[in-house]
Amino acid sequence: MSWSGPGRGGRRGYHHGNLREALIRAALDLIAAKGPAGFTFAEAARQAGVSAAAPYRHFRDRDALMADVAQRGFEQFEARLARAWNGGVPNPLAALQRMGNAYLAFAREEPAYFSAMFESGLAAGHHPGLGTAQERAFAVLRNACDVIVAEQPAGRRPPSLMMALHIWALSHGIASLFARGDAARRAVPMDPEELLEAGTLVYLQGLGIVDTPR
Amino acid sequence: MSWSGPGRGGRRGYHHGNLREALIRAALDLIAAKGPAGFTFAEAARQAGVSAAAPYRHFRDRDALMADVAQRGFEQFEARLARAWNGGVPNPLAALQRMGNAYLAFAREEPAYFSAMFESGLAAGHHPGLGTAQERAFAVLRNACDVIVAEQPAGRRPPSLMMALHIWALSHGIASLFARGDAARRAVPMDPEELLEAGTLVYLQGLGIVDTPR
DNA sequence: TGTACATCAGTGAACGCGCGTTCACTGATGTAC
DNA sequence: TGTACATCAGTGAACGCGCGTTCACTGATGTAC
Repeated sequence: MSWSGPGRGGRRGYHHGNLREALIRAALDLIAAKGPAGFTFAEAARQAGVSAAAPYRHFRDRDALMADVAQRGFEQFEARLARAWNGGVPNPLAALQRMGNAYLAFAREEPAYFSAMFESGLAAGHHPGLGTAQERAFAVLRNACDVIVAEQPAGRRPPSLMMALHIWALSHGIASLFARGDAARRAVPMDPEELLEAGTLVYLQGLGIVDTPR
Repeated sequence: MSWSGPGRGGRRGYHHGNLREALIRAALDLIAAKGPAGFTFAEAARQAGVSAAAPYRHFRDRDALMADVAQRGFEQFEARLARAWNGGVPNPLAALQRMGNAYLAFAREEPAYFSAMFESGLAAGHHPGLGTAQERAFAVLRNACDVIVAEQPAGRRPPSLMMALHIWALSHGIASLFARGDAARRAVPMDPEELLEAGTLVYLQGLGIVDTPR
Protein backbone atom coordinates (compact mmCIF):
# COMPACT_ATOMS: atom_id res chain seq x y z
CA MET A 1 0.00 0.00 0.00
CA SER A 2 2.94 2.32 0.32
CA TRP A 3 2.54 3.19 -3.35
CA SER A 4 -0.59 5.16 -2.68
CA GLY A 5 1.08 7.90 -0.78
CA PRO A 6 3.09 8.74 2.26
CA GLY A 7 1.80 7.47 5.55
CA ARG A 8 -0.75 4.82 6.22
CA GLY A 9 -2.12 4.02 2.81
CA GLY A 10 -4.26 6.85 1.58
CA ARG A 11 -4.77 10.45 0.63
CA ARG A 12 -3.44 12.84 3.15
CA GLY A 13 -5.68 15.73 2.24
CA TYR A 14 -5.68 18.05 -0.67
CA HIS A 15 -2.44 16.70 -2.06
CA HIS A 16 -2.31 13.07 -2.96
CA GLY A 17 1.33 12.66 -2.15
CA ASN A 18 2.18 10.01 -4.69
CA LEU A 19 -0.29 10.28 -7.51
CA ARG A 20 2.12 9.27 -10.21
CA GLU A 21 2.68 5.89 -8.60
CA ALA A 22 -0.97 5.46 -7.82
CA LEU A 23 -1.90 6.06 -11.46
CA ILE A 24 0.59 3.48 -12.65
CA ARG A 25 -0.77 1.03 -10.16
CA ALA A 26 -4.31 1.73 -11.29
CA ALA A 27 -3.30 1.26 -14.90
CA LEU A 28 -1.86 -2.14 -14.06
CA ASP A 29 -5.02 -3.17 -12.26
CA LEU A 30 -7.18 -2.10 -15.17
CA ILE A 31 -4.97 -3.77 -17.77
CA ALA A 32 -4.99 -6.97 -15.73
CA ALA A 33 -8.75 -6.86 -15.46
CA LYS A 34 -9.71 -5.82 -18.97
CA GLY A 35 -6.71 -5.91 -21.26
CA PRO A 36 -4.59 -3.05 -22.57
CA ALA A 37 -7.61 -1.52 -24.30
CA GLY A 38 -9.66 -1.53 -21.14
CA PHE A 39 -7.83 1.17 -19.32
CA THR A 40 -8.74 4.81 -19.56
CA PHE A 41 -7.22 7.92 -18.14
CA ALA A 42 -10.48 8.79 -16.47
CA GLU A 43 -10.88 5.47 -14.72
CA ALA A 44 -7.29 5.41 -13.55
CA ALA A 45 -7.93 8.81 -11.96
CA ARG A 46 -11.11 7.59 -10.33
CA GLN A 47 -9.37 4.54 -8.96
CA ALA A 48 -6.64 6.73 -7.50
CA GLY A 49 -9.35 8.79 -5.82
CA VAL A 50 -8.60 11.93 -7.73
CA SER A 51 -10.40 14.20 -10.19
CA ALA A 52 -10.25 13.46 -13.90
CA ALA A 53 -8.03 16.45 -14.53
CA ALA A 54 -5.35 15.51 -12.03
CA PRO A 55 -3.45 12.95 -14.16
CA TYR A 56 -2.52 15.70 -16.58
CA ARG A 57 -0.12 17.04 -13.97
CA HIS A 58 1.90 13.85 -14.37
CA PHE A 59 1.39 12.43 -17.86
CA ARG A 60 0.90 14.12 -21.18
CA ASP A 61 -1.76 11.61 -22.17
CA ARG A 62 -2.88 8.04 -21.95
CA ASP A 63 -0.08 6.81 -24.18
CA ALA A 64 2.57 8.41 -22.01
CA LEU A 65 1.21 6.57 -19.00
CA MET A 66 1.07 3.31 -20.93
CA ALA A 67 4.66 3.76 -22.07
CA ASP A 68 5.71 4.38 -18.50
CA VAL A 69 4.02 1.17 -17.41
CA ALA A 70 5.70 -0.77 -20.21
CA GLN A 71 9.06 0.71 -19.34
CA ARG A 72 8.73 -0.29 -15.70
CA GLY A 73 7.70 -3.71 -16.89
CA PHE A 74 10.91 -4.07 -18.86
CA GLU A 75 12.93 -2.86 -15.90
CA GLN A 76 11.39 -5.45 -13.60
CA PHE A 77 11.73 -8.06 -16.30
CA GLU A 78 15.41 -7.24 -16.65
CA ALA A 79 15.86 -7.50 -12.89
CA ARG A 80 14.16 -10.89 -12.76
CA LEU A 81 16.17 -12.26 -15.65
CA ALA A 82 19.39 -10.99 -14.11
CA ARG A 83 18.51 -12.50 -10.75
CA ALA A 84 17.80 -15.83 -12.42
CA TRP A 85 21.06 -15.71 -14.32
CA ASN A 86 22.88 -14.89 -11.09
CA GLY A 87 26.31 -14.60 -12.63
CA GLY A 88 25.99 -17.93 -14.33
CA VAL A 89 26.48 -20.07 -11.24
CA PRO A 90 26.83 -22.93 -10.70
CA ASN A 91 27.20 -23.24 -14.46
CA PRO A 92 25.99 -21.15 -17.37
CA LEU A 93 23.69 -23.76 -18.84
CA ALA A 94 21.80 -24.30 -15.61
CA ALA A 95 21.59 -20.54 -15.21
CA LEU A 96 20.23 -20.18 -18.73
CA GLN A 97 17.47 -22.63 -17.92
CA ARG A 98 16.67 -20.61 -14.80
CA MET A 99 16.32 -17.54 -17.01
CA GLY A 100 13.84 -19.41 -19.17
CA ASN A 101 11.78 -20.20 -16.11
CA ALA A 102 11.97 -16.58 -15.06
CA TYR A 103 10.66 -15.51 -18.46
CA LEU A 104 7.64 -17.76 -18.13
CA ALA A 105 7.07 -16.85 -14.50
CA PHE A 106 7.00 -13.19 -15.43
CA ALA A 107 4.44 -13.76 -18.18
CA ARG A 108 2.29 -15.77 -15.80
CA GLU A 109 2.56 -13.59 -12.72
CA GLU A 110 2.52 -10.20 -14.38
CA PRO A 111 0.07 -10.42 -17.27
CA ALA A 112 -0.59 -6.70 -17.05
CA TYR A 113 3.04 -5.75 -17.44
CA PHE A 114 3.46 -8.41 -20.08
CA SER A 115 0.71 -7.09 -22.30
CA ALA A 116 1.72 -3.48 -21.79
CA MET A 117 5.23 -4.47 -22.89
CA PHE A 118 4.38 -6.65 -25.83
CA GLU A 119 0.80 -6.14 -26.87
CA SER A 120 -0.16 -2.55 -26.29
CA GLY A 121 0.92 -1.48 -29.76
CA LEU A 122 3.36 1.10 -28.46
CA ALA A 123 6.18 1.85 -30.85
CA ALA A 124 9.43 1.93 -28.87
CA GLY A 125 10.66 4.60 -31.26
CA HIS A 126 8.29 7.17 -29.80
CA HIS A 127 9.28 6.53 -26.20
CA PRO A 128 13.05 6.65 -25.76
CA GLY A 129 13.12 5.30 -22.23
CA LEU A 130 11.03 2.35 -23.33
CA GLY A 131 13.45 1.41 -26.10
CA THR A 132 16.37 1.54 -23.72
CA ALA A 133 14.65 -0.55 -21.06
CA GLN A 134 13.80 -3.13 -23.69
CA GLU A 135 17.36 -3.35 -24.92
CA ARG A 136 18.70 -3.69 -21.40
CA ALA A 137 16.39 -6.62 -20.72
CA PHE A 138 17.49 -8.34 -23.91
CA ALA A 139 21.13 -7.64 -23.03
CA VAL A 140 20.84 -9.93 -20.02
CA LEU A 141 20.01 -12.84 -22.30
CA ARG A 142 22.57 -11.73 -24.83
CA ASN A 143 25.27 -11.69 -22.17
CA ALA A 144 24.35 -15.18 -21.02
CA CYS A 145 24.75 -16.44 -24.57
CA ASP A 146 28.11 -14.67 -24.86
CA VAL A 147 29.34 -16.45 -21.78
CA ILE A 148 28.14 -19.84 -22.98
CA VAL A 149 29.59 -19.38 -26.45
CA ALA A 150 32.93 -18.22 -25.04
CA GLU A 151 33.24 -21.49 -23.16
CA GLN A 152 33.20 -23.46 -26.37
CA PRO A 153 36.37 -24.55 -28.12
CA ALA A 154 37.54 -22.00 -30.66
CA GLY A 155 36.34 -23.58 -33.88
CA ARG A 156 32.87 -24.41 -32.58
CA ARG A 157 31.42 -21.14 -31.44
CA PRO A 158 28.01 -20.27 -32.83
CA PRO A 159 27.16 -16.59 -33.30
CA SER A 160 25.88 -15.53 -29.94
CA LEU A 161 23.49 -12.87 -31.27
CA MET A 162 21.69 -15.46 -33.33
CA MET A 163 21.60 -17.81 -30.41
CA ALA A 164 20.16 -15.12 -28.14
CA LEU A 165 17.48 -14.21 -30.67
CA HIS A 166 16.47 -17.84 -31.07
CA ILE A 167 16.17 -18.41 -27.36
CA TRP A 168 14.31 -15.15 -26.92
CA ALA A 169 11.86 -16.07 -29.66
CA LEU A 170 11.31 -19.57 -28.34
CA SER A 171 10.77 -18.29 -24.80
CA HIS A 172 8.52 -15.51 -25.98
CA GLY A 173 6.48 -17.82 -28.16
CA ILE A 174 5.90 -20.27 -25.33
CA ALA A 175 5.20 -17.48 -22.87
CA SER A 176 2.70 -15.65 -25.03
CA LEU A 177 0.94 -18.71 -26.38
CA PHE A 178 0.94 -21.16 -23.48
CA ALA A 179 2.07 -19.54 -20.27
CA ARG A 180 0.40 -16.15 -20.17
CA GLY A 181 -1.58 -15.36 -17.09
CA ASP A 182 -4.85 -14.36 -18.74
CA ALA A 183 -7.77 -15.75 -20.69
CA ALA A 184 -5.90 -15.83 -24.00
CA ARG A 185 -3.70 -18.71 -22.85
CA ARG A 186 -3.87 -21.77 -25.09
CA ALA A 187 -4.20 -25.04 -23.27
CA VAL A 188 -1.63 -27.65 -24.15
CA PRO A 189 -1.03 -31.01 -22.54
CA MET A 190 2.44 -30.04 -21.37
CA ASP A 191 3.82 -27.85 -18.67
CA PRO A 192 5.20 -24.67 -20.32
CA GLU A 193 8.34 -24.77 -18.16
CA GLU A 194 9.09 -28.32 -19.27
CA LEU A 195 8.34 -27.41 -22.85
CA LEU A 196 10.77 -24.50 -22.82
CA GLU A 197 13.43 -26.45 -20.98
CA ALA A 198 13.22 -29.31 -23.45
CA GLY A 199 13.20 -26.95 -26.43
CA THR A 200 16.24 -25.08 -25.20
CA LEU A 201 18.04 -28.34 -24.57
CA VAL A 202 17.33 -29.66 -28.06
CA TYR A 203 18.46 -26.35 -29.50
CA LEU A 204 21.72 -26.43 -27.56
CA GLN A 205 22.28 -29.99 -28.69
CA GLY A 206 21.81 -28.80 -32.24
CA LEU A 207 24.51 -26.21 -31.68
CA GLY A 208 26.78 -28.89 -30.26
CA ILE A 209 26.91 -27.08 -26.94
CA VAL A 210 25.50 -29.97 -24.99
CA ASP A 211 25.99 -33.59 -25.96
CA THR A 212 23.29 -35.40 -27.80
CA PRO A 213 22.20 -38.44 -25.78
CA ARG A 214 22.54 -41.70 -27.54
CA MET B 1 -14.12 -4.48 -54.42
CA SER B 2 -16.43 -7.41 -54.93
CA TRP B 3 -16.74 -7.75 -51.17
CA SER B 4 -18.81 -4.64 -50.90
CA GLY B 5 -21.80 -6.06 -52.62
CA PRO B 6 -23.10 -7.52 -55.81
CA GLY B 7 -22.47 -5.59 -58.96
CA ARG B 8 -20.01 -2.86 -59.59
CA GLY B 9 -18.57 -2.14 -56.19
CA GLY B 10 -21.13 -0.33 -54.12
CA ARG B 11 -24.53 -0.10 -52.55
CA ARG B 12 -27.31 -1.03 -54.82
CA GLY B 13 -30.00 0.92 -53.08
CA TYR B 14 -31.78 0.35 -49.85
CA HIS B 15 -30.24 -3.06 -49.29
CA HIS B 16 -26.51 -3.25 -49.04
CA GLY B 17 -26.25 -6.70 -50.54
CA ASN B 18 -23.26 -7.93 -48.63
CA LEU B 19 -23.05 -5.99 -45.44
CA ARG B 20 -21.63 -8.82 -43.38
CA GLU B 21 -18.58 -9.03 -45.60
CA ALA B 22 -18.24 -5.28 -45.79
CA LEU B 23 -18.22 -5.01 -42.00
CA ILE B 24 -15.51 -7.61 -41.70
CA ARG B 25 -13.51 -5.80 -44.28
CA ALA B 26 -13.96 -2.51 -42.47
CA ALA B 27 -12.89 -4.12 -39.20
CA LEU B 28 -9.70 -5.34 -40.85
CA ASP B 29 -8.96 -1.89 -42.23
CA LEU B 30 -9.49 -0.29 -38.84
CA ILE B 31 -7.45 -2.88 -36.98
CA ALA B 32 -4.64 -2.47 -39.48
CA ALA B 33 -4.72 1.29 -39.09
CA LYS B 34 -5.17 1.59 -35.33
CA GLY B 35 -4.71 -1.75 -33.65
CA PRO B 36 -7.38 -4.08 -32.27
CA ALA B 37 -8.54 -1.42 -29.81
CA GLY B 38 -9.03 1.12 -32.56
CA PHE B 39 -12.01 -0.41 -34.18
CA THR B 40 -15.55 0.37 -33.18
CA PHE B 41 -18.87 -0.96 -34.31
CA ALA B 42 -19.97 2.53 -35.22
CA GLU B 43 -17.01 3.30 -37.40
CA ALA B 44 -17.17 -0.03 -39.16
CA ALA B 45 -20.77 0.80 -40.04
CA ARG B 46 -19.81 4.25 -41.27
CA GLN B 47 -17.06 2.80 -43.41
CA ALA B 48 -19.48 0.33 -44.92
CA GLY B 49 -21.77 3.25 -45.76
CA VAL B 50 -24.57 2.12 -43.52
CA SER B 51 -26.35 3.42 -40.44
CA ALA B 52 -25.01 2.66 -36.97
CA ALA B 53 -27.87 0.32 -36.26
CA ALA B 54 -27.40 -1.89 -39.31
CA PRO B 55 -24.54 -4.07 -37.98
CA TYR B 56 -26.88 -5.45 -35.32
CA ARG B 57 -28.64 -7.39 -38.05
CA HIS B 58 -25.44 -9.41 -38.53
CA PHE B 59 -23.47 -9.46 -35.29
CA ARG B 60 -24.59 -9.56 -31.69
CA ASP B 61 -21.90 -7.09 -30.69
CA ARG B 62 -18.40 -5.87 -31.29
CA ASP B 63 -16.85 -8.99 -29.83
CA ALA B 64 -18.83 -11.25 -32.12
CA LEU B 65 -17.51 -9.36 -35.11
CA MET B 66 -13.97 -9.49 -33.77
CA ALA B 67 -14.27 -13.24 -33.19
CA ASP B 68 -15.50 -13.68 -36.74
CA VAL B 69 -12.50 -11.76 -38.05
CA ALA B 70 -10.13 -13.86 -35.93
CA GLN B 71 -11.77 -17.05 -37.10
CA ARG B 72 -11.40 -16.07 -40.74
CA GLY B 73 -7.81 -15.21 -39.98
CA PHE B 74 -7.18 -18.71 -38.70
CA GLU B 75 -8.89 -20.20 -41.72
CA GLN B 76 -6.73 -18.25 -44.12
CA PHE B 77 -3.70 -18.99 -42.01
CA GLU B 78 -4.49 -22.69 -42.18
CA ALA B 79 -4.89 -22.49 -45.95
CA ARG B 80 -1.56 -20.73 -46.36
CA LEU B 81 0.26 -23.18 -44.14
CA ALA B 82 -1.30 -26.11 -45.97
CA ARG B 83 -0.37 -24.64 -49.34
CA ALA B 84 3.20 -24.15 -48.18
CA TRP B 85 3.38 -27.70 -46.88
CA ASN B 86 1.98 -28.94 -50.19
CA GLY B 87 1.90 -32.57 -49.25
CA GLY B 88 5.51 -32.50 -48.13
CA VAL B 89 7.07 -32.43 -51.59
CA PRO B 90 9.81 -32.60 -52.66
CA ASN B 91 10.74 -33.63 -49.14
CA PRO B 92 9.19 -32.98 -45.75
CA LEU B 93 12.05 -30.92 -44.36
CA ALA B 94 12.05 -28.49 -47.27
CA ALA B 95 8.26 -28.28 -46.96
CA LEU B 96 8.55 -27.56 -43.24
CA GLN B 97 10.85 -24.65 -43.97
CA ARG B 98 8.34 -23.36 -46.50
CA MET B 99 5.70 -23.46 -43.78
CA GLY B 100 7.93 -21.36 -41.58
CA ASN B 101 8.22 -18.78 -44.31
CA ALA B 102 4.47 -18.85 -44.74
CA TYR B 103 4.02 -18.18 -41.03
CA LEU B 104 6.21 -15.10 -41.21
CA ALA B 105 4.70 -13.93 -44.47
CA PHE B 106 1.26 -14.10 -42.92
CA ALA B 107 2.33 -12.04 -39.91
CA ARG B 108 3.91 -9.47 -42.18
CA GLU B 109 1.24 -9.23 -44.84
CA GLU B 110 -1.81 -9.57 -42.64
CA PRO B 111 -1.06 -7.65 -39.47
CA ALA B 112 -4.76 -7.01 -38.92
CA TYR B 113 -5.66 -10.70 -39.00
CA PHE B 114 -2.60 -11.50 -36.97
CA SER B 115 -3.48 -9.19 -34.13
CA ALA B 116 -7.14 -10.17 -34.18
CA MET B 117 -6.02 -13.79 -33.89
CA PHE B 118 -3.35 -13.44 -31.25
CA GLU B 119 -3.63 -10.10 -29.54
CA SER B 120 -7.25 -9.12 -29.34
CA GLY B 121 -7.74 -10.74 -25.98
CA LEU B 122 -10.52 -13.01 -27.22
CA ALA B 123 -10.89 -16.20 -25.27
CA ALA B 124 -11.32 -19.05 -27.73
CA GLY B 125 -13.54 -20.73 -25.17
CA HIS B 126 -16.32 -18.20 -25.75
CA HIS B 127 -16.31 -18.54 -29.51
CA PRO B 128 -16.55 -22.18 -30.56
CA GLY B 129 -15.83 -21.63 -34.22
CA LEU B 130 -12.72 -19.71 -33.30
CA GLY B 131 -11.35 -22.53 -31.20
CA THR B 132 -11.93 -25.01 -33.98
CA ALA B 133 -10.31 -22.84 -36.62
CA GLN B 134 -7.31 -22.40 -34.38
CA GLU B 135 -6.92 -26.12 -33.84
CA ARG B 136 -7.21 -26.82 -37.53
CA ALA B 137 -4.41 -24.39 -38.30
CA PHE B 138 -2.19 -25.99 -35.69
CA ALA B 139 -3.08 -29.42 -37.05
CA VAL B 140 -1.33 -28.58 -40.31
CA LEU B 141 1.93 -28.10 -38.47
CA ARG B 142 1.27 -31.09 -36.27
CA ASN B 143 0.72 -33.27 -39.31
CA ALA B 144 3.97 -32.10 -40.87
CA CYS B 145 5.82 -33.09 -37.73
CA ASP B 146 4.10 -36.48 -37.72
CA VAL B 147 5.30 -37.13 -41.24
CA ILE B 148 8.85 -36.09 -40.44
CA VAL B 149 8.98 -38.14 -37.26
CA ALA B 150 7.55 -41.19 -39.01
CA GLU B 151 10.43 -41.10 -41.47
CA GLN B 152 12.94 -41.59 -38.69
CA PRO B 153 14.28 -44.99 -37.75
CA ALA B 154 12.19 -46.60 -35.05
CA GLY B 155 14.32 -45.97 -31.99
CA ARG B 156 14.96 -42.32 -32.77
CA ARG B 157 11.55 -40.76 -33.05
CA PRO B 158 11.01 -37.67 -30.95
CA PRO B 159 7.47 -36.99 -29.71
CA SER B 160 5.85 -35.14 -32.56
CA LEU B 161 3.49 -33.09 -30.39
CA MET B 162 6.42 -31.63 -28.52
CA MET B 163 8.22 -30.98 -31.76
CA ALA B 164 5.20 -29.21 -33.23
CA LEU B 165 4.79 -27.04 -30.15
CA HIS B 166 8.44 -26.06 -30.22
CA ILE B 167 8.35 -25.10 -33.86
CA TRP B 168 5.10 -23.27 -33.40
CA ALA B 169 6.49 -21.30 -30.47
CA LEU B 170 9.72 -20.46 -32.28
CA SER B 171 7.86 -19.34 -35.38
CA HIS B 172 5.36 -17.38 -33.37
CA GLY B 173 8.03 -15.71 -31.29
CA ILE B 174 9.95 -14.61 -34.35
CA ALA B 175 6.79 -13.53 -36.13
CA SER B 176 5.40 -11.48 -33.30
CA LEU B 177 8.66 -9.92 -32.22
CA PHE B 178 10.57 -9.38 -35.44
CA ALA B 179 8.42 -9.97 -38.47
CA ARG B 180 5.08 -8.35 -37.69
CA GLY B 181 3.81 -5.89 -40.21
CA ASP B 182 3.13 -2.99 -37.87
CA ALA B 183 4.88 -0.41 -35.71
CA ALA B 184 5.50 -2.82 -32.83
CA ARG B 185 8.11 -4.73 -34.83
CA ARG B 186 11.53 -4.91 -33.14
CA ALA B 187 14.42 -4.19 -35.42
CA VAL B 188 17.11 -6.83 -35.46
CA PRO B 189 20.14 -7.07 -37.72
CA MET B 190 18.93 -10.30 -39.28
CA ASP B 191 16.28 -11.25 -41.75
CA PRO B 192 13.43 -12.96 -39.85
CA GLU B 193 13.12 -15.65 -42.50
CA GLU B 194 16.79 -16.53 -42.17
CA LEU B 195 16.52 -16.42 -38.43
CA LEU B 196 13.63 -18.88 -38.39
CA GLU B 197 15.18 -21.13 -40.96
CA ALA B 198 18.45 -21.30 -39.02
CA GLY B 199 16.63 -21.85 -35.74
CA THR B 200 14.55 -24.66 -37.14
CA LEU B 201 17.63 -26.27 -38.62
CA VAL B 202 19.54 -26.14 -35.35
CA TYR B 203 16.52 -27.57 -33.57
CA LEU B 204 16.21 -30.44 -36.04
CA GLN B 205 19.91 -31.13 -35.66
CA GLY B 206 19.35 -31.30 -31.93
CA LEU B 207 16.68 -33.91 -32.49
CA GLY B 208 19.04 -35.85 -34.73
CA ILE B 209 16.67 -35.46 -37.66
CA VAL B 210 19.20 -33.67 -39.81
CA ASP B 211 22.93 -34.24 -39.61
CA THR B 212 25.08 -31.87 -37.65
CA PRO B 213 27.71 -30.40 -39.97
CA ARG B 214 31.27 -30.96 -38.89
C1' DT C 1 10.76 32.46 14.88
C1' DG C 2 7.40 34.55 12.03
C1' DT C 3 5.68 36.36 7.76
C1' DA C 4 5.20 37.00 2.75
C1' DC C 5 5.38 34.95 -1.28
C1' DA C 6 6.19 31.59 -5.13
C1' DT C 7 5.22 27.21 -6.57
C1' DC C 8 2.69 23.52 -7.64
C1' DA C 9 -0.64 19.64 -7.21
C1' DG C 10 -4.93 19.31 -6.81
C1' DT C 11 -10.42 20.75 -7.74
C1' DG C 12 -14.78 20.85 -10.07
C1' DA C 13 -17.48 22.54 -13.62
C1' DA C 14 -17.99 22.63 -18.30
C1' DC C 15 -17.60 21.35 -23.22
C1' DG C 16 -17.93 18.56 -27.40
C1' DC C 17 -17.66 14.03 -29.02
C1' DG C 18 -18.41 9.39 -30.42
C1' DC C 19 -20.00 5.09 -28.93
C1' DG C 20 -23.42 1.51 -28.03
C1' DT C 21 -28.02 0.44 -28.14
C1' DT C 22 -33.20 0.73 -28.73
C1' DC C 23 -37.14 1.62 -31.33
C1' DA C 24 -40.85 2.07 -34.54
C1' DC C 25 -40.50 2.44 -39.15
C1' DT C 26 -40.05 1.32 -44.33
C1' DG C 27 -38.15 -0.15 -48.69
C1' DA C 28 -36.81 -4.30 -51.26
C1' DT C 29 -37.11 -9.15 -52.21
C1' DG C 30 -39.00 -13.54 -52.76
C1' DT C 31 -42.75 -16.68 -53.01
C1' DA C 32 -47.51 -18.84 -52.88
C1' DC C 33 -51.34 -18.97 -55.41
C1' DT D 1 -48.15 -13.76 -65.60
C1' DG D 2 -49.84 -10.93 -61.94
C1' DT D 3 -51.02 -9.95 -57.26
C1' DA D 4 -50.96 -10.31 -52.14
C1' DC D 5 -48.34 -11.08 -48.53
C1' DA D 6 -44.47 -12.44 -45.39
C1' DT D 7 -39.94 -11.63 -44.50
C1' DC D 8 -36.10 -9.24 -43.63
C1' DA D 9 -32.31 -5.80 -44.11
C1' DG D 10 -31.98 -1.49 -43.80
C1' DT D 11 -33.20 3.72 -41.76
C1' DG D 12 -32.88 7.63 -38.70
C1' DA D 13 -33.92 9.64 -34.53
C1' DA D 14 -33.21 9.35 -29.89
C1' DC D 15 -31.11 8.18 -25.37
C1' DG D 16 -27.65 7.83 -21.73
C1' DC D 17 -22.93 7.38 -20.96
C1' DG D 18 -18.09 7.94 -20.26
C1' DC D 19 -14.11 9.84 -22.16
C1' DG D 20 -10.69 13.40 -23.07
C1' DT D 21 -9.57 17.92 -22.38
C1' DT D 22 -9.69 22.92 -20.91
C1' DC D 23 -10.09 26.39 -17.56
C1' DA D 24 -9.94 29.52 -13.77
C1' DC D 25 -9.52 28.41 -9.29
C1' DT D 26 -7.57 27.13 -4.52
C1' DG D 27 -5.38 24.56 -0.84
C1' DA D 28 -0.86 22.94 0.78
C1' DT D 29 4.06 23.21 0.96
C1' DG D 30 8.48 25.11 1.08
C1' DT D 31 11.60 28.87 1.41
C1' DA D 32 13.72 33.65 1.60
C1' DC D 33 14.24 37.12 4.56
